[in-house]
This record gives sequence, structure tokens and C-alpha cells, in this order.
Amino acid sequence: MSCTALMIAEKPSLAESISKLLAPNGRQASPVHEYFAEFRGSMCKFKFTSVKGHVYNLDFTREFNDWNIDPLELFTARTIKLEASKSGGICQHLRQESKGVDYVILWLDCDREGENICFEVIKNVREGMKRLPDGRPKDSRILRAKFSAITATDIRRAMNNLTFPNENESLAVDARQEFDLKVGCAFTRFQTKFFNQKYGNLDSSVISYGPCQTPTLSFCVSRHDQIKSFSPEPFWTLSVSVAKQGTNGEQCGSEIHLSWEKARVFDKHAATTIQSMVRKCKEAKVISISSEKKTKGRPHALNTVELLKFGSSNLGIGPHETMLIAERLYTQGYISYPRTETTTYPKNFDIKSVLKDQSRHDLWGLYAKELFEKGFEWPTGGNDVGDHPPITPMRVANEGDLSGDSWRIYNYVTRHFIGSISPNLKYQKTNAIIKIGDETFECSGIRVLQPGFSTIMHWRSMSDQILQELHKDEILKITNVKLVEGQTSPPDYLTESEVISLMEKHGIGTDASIPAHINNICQRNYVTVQSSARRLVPTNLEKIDPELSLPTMRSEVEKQLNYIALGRAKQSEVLEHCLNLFAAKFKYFRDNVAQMDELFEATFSPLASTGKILTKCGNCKRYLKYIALKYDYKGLQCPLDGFGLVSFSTGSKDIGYPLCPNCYNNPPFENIKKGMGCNRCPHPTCEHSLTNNEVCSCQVNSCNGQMVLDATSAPKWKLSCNVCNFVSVFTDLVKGVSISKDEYCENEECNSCVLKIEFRENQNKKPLKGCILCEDEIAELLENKEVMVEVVAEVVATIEEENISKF
DNA sequence: GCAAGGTC
Repeated sequence: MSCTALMIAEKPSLAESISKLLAPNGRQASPVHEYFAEFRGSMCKFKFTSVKGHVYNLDFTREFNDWNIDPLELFTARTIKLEASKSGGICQHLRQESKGVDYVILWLDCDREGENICFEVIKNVREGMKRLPDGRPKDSRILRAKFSAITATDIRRAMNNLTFPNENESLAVDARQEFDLKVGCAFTRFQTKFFNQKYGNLDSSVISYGPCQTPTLSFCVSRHDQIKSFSPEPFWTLSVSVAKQGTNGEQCGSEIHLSWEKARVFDKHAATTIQSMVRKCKEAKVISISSEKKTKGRPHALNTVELLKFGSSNLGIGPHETMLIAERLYTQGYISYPRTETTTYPKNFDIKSVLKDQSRHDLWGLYAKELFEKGFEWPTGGNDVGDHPPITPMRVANEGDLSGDSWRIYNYVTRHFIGSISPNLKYQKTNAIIKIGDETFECSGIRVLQPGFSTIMHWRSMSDQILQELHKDEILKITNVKLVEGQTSPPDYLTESEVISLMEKHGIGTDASIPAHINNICQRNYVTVQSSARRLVPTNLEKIDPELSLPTMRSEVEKQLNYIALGRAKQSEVLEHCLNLFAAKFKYFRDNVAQMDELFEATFSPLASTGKILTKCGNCKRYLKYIALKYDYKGLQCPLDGFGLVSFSTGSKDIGYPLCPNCYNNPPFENIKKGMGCNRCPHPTCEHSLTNNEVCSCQVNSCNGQMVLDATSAPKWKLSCNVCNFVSVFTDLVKGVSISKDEYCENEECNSCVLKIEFRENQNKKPLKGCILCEDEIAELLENKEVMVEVVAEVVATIEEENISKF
């Protein structure tokens, strides 16, 4: 009695290697991967074939592929599964091969996607299988092999412990596909149309949105924002050198540079005080010497993400390109399968023979040979995720065998492999603590004891740093004390490699899709890659709504999908719930984008077509456009929300004040009312608020307002009342006006802020300081001096009267 | 013209 079993792997290469591992002793599987072996007590003909990834792609039905329909309809649209590769004819192949077979055994990758492909396969093979005598299909003979490594023991174990495919896991993937398709397309279509109508000069024909690509871009954009909002601060540091001294106090040996315990001081006064104290000291004393052996561990086995990071940061090859090269090396048989998350070698992995092969290599053969003979280090640590073994060399290649970048990638993979089984790097670090007066300094030296893996992975090597021999309590001569001024600098743009790390940390994308997401945001011009260091710099096409670009957005949906996979929730309910949630987000987004736009257009611009960039929205980072109003934006920014300030004008001459468009509409604190300009805002720290710009009380009779310095009025400086229309403008002689911090008019009854006045260069006048109400010299500088002085006279009179009445 | 995830 005999039977036939059709076995299906996820990719051709696996069909080949697994069938080789399963074919009985000495009998190689034929190129078509057919062999005979015993199965469940009878002789069986095995046919091992494969699909090529997913069999189907999800798409909308035709009527929804029309960009003219309301994107909101997509959330409830009908979807269909279409065969993924039309030319490949995978469905046809499966139907053909499954005709009349007794068993179907599914060898798809053992992850959720693989489980989903199982059911895509079943859809095609179930029909043709041999039926039960009563004509029912033999579902009990559709089996699932579960394996965690492509090794003989593991594959045999899987063959002997066949189970059934897990439908819940597959349903979770179906839900994920439908969710991503609907949400992605709805937002993408809406955004694209909205911005294409608004701006003619977009650098991209489509502004896409997706649960992976958008958070990825968002990492780059938030770093961009950090850089743009960074303001450098000056700091000071002590640069001190000492030297050993002879019996007569003469210097012997070269200078030793010390690093200061405090590193940086942000107060110049403190820094100079410390410097002069240190200068007064005649000697430095060694307080302690310590020496410690340290270890830098050899790397774990190589996985995809590590390869991508190295490619980008050390070889200057982008992730997409790196994967293309790695795949080519794989199909040519030079390296193992390059898409894996696993960082530990399977227990029965033949490290010895791989290493022995490499001992023939032109460049590192000698090192590999020595390692082989002396005995390599068995790797410890790392993770077995159960997908594929780590990336290792499979065949020796010398530089001449491979071209350019292929060789560089192969070179790295192999050095990494050898490094991962080499000894650790060991070094001795010596540290000396040195005191000068009350200040503590240190210096250190490094001696490499055993280079270990860094011999082969030279980019990770350490070099000796010689430290002269010092003793505890030794007195050293101070040879140099300098105060060095520096400036804090903003962080740099994220490197591609840092973005990959962030994606990995937040679970965005997979080893197979990370390169695709990065490639996506580059190709669509959302970011550009800086040539040298491969840093990702956002272009003007930035994100729209921060809520939607949070990396947590993906993990929330992922959590819901897990419930389906575990069989704890019904697929239809979860999907409906998530889609409803995002349909609501979509509506909110759509209405708000429109509202925001209307609001700004109504307030600031009657003509939306032309005009220049006015200021930037602190929430969405889009530029707001401003058309032909009288007052210009002066580059001042609201520190609370990042919006650029604008001048509000009533239209009458000189009457106006600065205002933050965001605080104006969305007051940042309870006691700040809607519709307030900066000149009435009581915020304690904002540099533009009333608190920090009020000069004196309004001098108009019966007005209880405050005269506020209006920084947006420069170069024509003015003080304006925040209640009535009273304005005092400075004459053209004045170049700058500012409020002197913590200084008030000596006249206790007045108590106005002291103003600092700077004159224009051609005036040849020294800056002035004083009270605008009580000092004539300052009041003279006002164009409407008379008004001011008249009012002052009245005020003084009132004060005097009040004083009199008090007595 | 649109997503993400497999694989080539």
C-alpha cells in the first residue's frame, strides 16, 4: 500500500533544502524534489514544492479603486483577494500538483504570516486531494509541520510531530491586511488630494500614510524639530595639564592632560572663580590609582537588522540595497538565508566545518586556521526566534570572485561570523584621580591584553593609551590651566542605522519590511539621505497630525489582533471595532484639517492663492500662509507651543500688538482667556507675555490698563496700552528698547520698570537707562511726549493729593 | 496614484 503526500514550503530554496534533509539515507532528492520514504506505516511518494511568499494580495473591488469616491467609504468597502503574481501561476501550480494526493503537508515559515499562507495554499489544494469514499474532502490529512531551524534533527522532529494549521492566527493576518489596506488608502487618498489642491509645488505626487511608514518618518521629523528649536548655551571647561617633577621641582616627562570631574560649567562667573583658585595652587596631588581588567564581549551571531545597520553606518550602503546584495549572495550560495531575527546558532550548527572552509581564505585564512586549531569559543547569549539560522558564510569567496559591494557585504558577514566565535577582547584600564585644591581631575590609560575578535573585526579594535606611571600621593607639577569656552550643540539628524534601531525597538515593520519602509520615505521625497553619514533629513513634506504618527499606534492595533490569533476574540468584531475607531479618527482629521485651514484663512488672508509663508503651526508643522497684511512676522516664536507670533492690528495707525495664533484660540492655562493677545497674557515665564513686558500703568485718565513694550513694533519702537487705544511711539533716534530686568523706578509711587534705550549709530550717544514717567531725558524720546508728560503731571498731582489725604 | 507583508 502506498500514498502520495504533497509538501509545500514558503520558498523554493527551503523546499529544496528540507527535502534534502528528509530524503532517506544516501538518496538525494531529485531536482523536482521527489523522493520515496515511509510515512505512517506505508511507503509514500513525497513531492516537495513551494510557493513564493503570499499567494494572494488583498485589494478593493473595482468600484472602490476610483479616487473620486469619498475615502470614508473605504472603511466599509468590499475587498477581494487577488493572486499575488499573475505571471508566477502559483495557484495553477498548486492545483496541478495536488491532484489525487493523499496528504498535504504545510512547511510554511512558522510565524503568523506563514500560518496565513497555509490557508492560502489550502484554498488551492483541497479540491484536488483524494476524497473519502463518501466524497467528503480529507481535511484531517492536511497537516502542518512546525520547525524552528533548518537542521536535520529539527526537520525530522517536525515531520514526526505533524499538527494542524492554526486558523485563528491566519484570521489575525487577514484582519491586519484589511485594516492596513483600508486605513492606509483612505488617509493617503485624502491627504494627497487635500495637499495637491492646496499647494502647487509639492515634491511628491502622493502623500502616503501607513501604520509603519508614517511613524518611521515621524522619528526623522521629531529629530528635525529638536534641531530647529535648539538654542545653544555657552559653557566653560577647565583644561589642565600636569607633569611629573624631579627632586628640584623641574618637569620630567611629557605633559599629562587631565579631564575635569565637573566637565562643564554653565555659569561664567563660577568658572572663572574656579579657574583662579586652581591657578593659585602650586601643585597637584595624586589621590588614588586604580587598575581594572575589562572585557568587551564578542558579538552574537548576525541577524538581518544588525546587517542593515552595519551596511548603512559602516559601508555606506542603504538597507534596500544591502538586502538586494544579500539576497544575491544567498542565491549564489555564498551566504545563508539573509532574512532572520535569530542571533544564536542552532545547537547542531556545524561551526567547525564553516570555520575550516574559511581557513583557505586569502585574507583571513591564517586567522581562521589558528582559531580552528586552538579551538574556537562556543557562542553564548543571543536569541533563537525560531525563524531561520543567523546569517553565515556558506562558501569561500575571495575579493576577485565578487564585485564591489557584494564583496564588502560578504567580507562583513564572514568577519562577523569568525568574530562571533573568537575570544573576547580584554584590556586593562588604569585610572588616576588627581586633586588640585578642591577640584578633582582624572586621567586614564588603556592597555589591550588580548585583542580577541577585534583582530578580525578591526573596526571594533581598541588602541593602547599610554599613561605614565604615577603613584598614590605623588605630587605633580601644574603646567597649564586654561579656561575653554564652548557651546552646546544640537543633536544631529538621525542616521539610517539609528532609525532602524528605533523601528526595531517599537516593533515597526519586520526584518523583511524595514528596508521597504525606509526606501518608501526616501523615494517619495519625505526625507533625503545625506550622502556621507547616511543621515535622514526631512524635506518640507512633513507629517500632518501627530496623533496618527505615533509609533504606539501600530502596537495598539497589534494588541487587538493578538486576541484573534489566540482565539479570544471574533475576527469580525475586532476588525469592525478597529475600523470604526479609525473611521472616526479619519472624520476628525478631515474636519479639523478643513477647519484649521478656514480659521487661518478667515483671520489672516482674504486671498488664499498667492502669498508667502507666514508662520508655522506648532502642532502639525505645516506652514501657514499669509497674504498682504500690514504687519510682518518678526521671527518671534511663542515658547509655549512653537507658533510664530503675528502682529494683530485694528487698522488704526500704530495700534496693534503681538499675538500667538495658537494661544489666542486655545489658551494654554485656565486663567488665560480665549482671544487674548500677548499684551494681556499673564503667563509668568513666556518672554512675550504681559508679565515680562509691562512697563508702567496707562497714563490715560480713568484707564486701568498697562503700557506694554511691543517687540513686534521694531524698528519703530512703541509702548501701547493693553486696554485703551493709547500708544506712545519712540522717535527715529531710538534703535532699541528693552526692559531692564529686576530694576524699578526709584520713585516708590511710580515703580515702573526701568527701560534701556539704545540709540542709532549716527547719533553717537551712549545708551540710556531710566524711568519713562519720571525721567525727562527718556520721556523726551517719545514722539507724543506732550501727551505723556501732561498725563504724568496729572498722575503726580493725584498721587500728591492722595498722599495729602492720607495724612 | 494608495498599506504591509511575504518572496524574487
